[in-house]
Amino acid sequence: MAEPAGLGLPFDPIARAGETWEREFGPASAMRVATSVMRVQQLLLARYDAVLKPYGITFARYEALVLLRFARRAALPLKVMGERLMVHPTSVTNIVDRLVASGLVERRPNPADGRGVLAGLTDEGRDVVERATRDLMAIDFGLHMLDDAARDLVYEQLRAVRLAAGDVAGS
Amino acid sequence: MAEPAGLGLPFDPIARAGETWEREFGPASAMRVATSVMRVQQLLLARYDAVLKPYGITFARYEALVLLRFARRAALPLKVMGERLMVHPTSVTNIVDRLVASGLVERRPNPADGRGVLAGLTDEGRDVVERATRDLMAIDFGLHMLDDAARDLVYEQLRAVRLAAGDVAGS
DNA sequence: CCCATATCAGTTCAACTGATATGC
DNA sequence: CGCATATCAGTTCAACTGATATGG
Repeated sequence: MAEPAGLGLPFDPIARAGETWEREFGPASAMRVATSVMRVQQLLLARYDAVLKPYGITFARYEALVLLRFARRAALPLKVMGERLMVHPTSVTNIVDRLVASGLVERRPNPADGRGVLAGLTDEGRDVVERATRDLMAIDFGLHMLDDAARDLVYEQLRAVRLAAGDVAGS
Repeated sequence: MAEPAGLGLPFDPIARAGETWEREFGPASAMRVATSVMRVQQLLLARYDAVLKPYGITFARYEALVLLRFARRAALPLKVMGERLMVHPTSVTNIVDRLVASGLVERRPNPADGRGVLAGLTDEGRDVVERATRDLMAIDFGLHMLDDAARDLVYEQLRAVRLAAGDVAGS
């Protein structure tokens, strides 16, 4: 799947829904943002998955690879990966399973905790992160239409949403 | 599932990743927005699904119900629903199947096209949309931390992303 | 006849629940 | 012992592909 269709609608469905919403239900500012976030996530994810397809990974797996790439020893306990990526423990196991099957990650015992398991980048894993990152940066993560000021502005507002929603404990 | 965990991380994982990204890969403004959109979508969707759970619907099904609620006869061809919601034809069939099973929607032949099928709101369907909408508006769609100006600003920037990504044909 | 609409069967993916083995 | 880490089995959900019935 490259583009999730949608090309060819002669009007903006969210703007249209917003107008009707105002008449029928009341203020539409929140609904417009909510719907926009859902749609933009869908559009961006489709683009990322298309870019990453040649490497045999999804965006979720790419995020896991980047996390490991940034870790001090290029390895992290699965527990920590789950916290940082905000995914369920069984989902971490699943994602790591697939990355191991692709040869991008290897499981190692955690020397600091006999219960734990470390996921570590393989050489091929590191290579894939670097190349996939170049490809994603080449398309500006699908955000070429926003200048730096607009990006920072959106980032800050979304950050406020994340903080209030519990993405981080303090402040 | 109420909250997708994440409570308790002593730092902001996206801000942290952004700093490392700048050192290792280069400009991080696009990556920060991309990651934020993914995370906020996840957080908001979890909240919405929790609010909608008592009604036995997901947010995807709620969106379909709203679309029908706004249609002139409270009914639309499945084809049109797929275009507006930007979902695959088989997904429309699936979503409508579930709404029919819950008694919120009914299938009718399309008088204007013998091939087509209309999905129409039932009385119970209309009732559920109204109540679910009240509940979602009561929590401000999880966006109470943004004032109206911030919401409109985010909406406009995300709109630029949608338009460039092909959410709408013209301009 | 070709094309459009919708469905069906089957796959992939990710999230979830509940139960379990192992080690702190 | 109770608790934490990770896995496994099985479910739900939504998106997809490819094939099919029916009608324009």
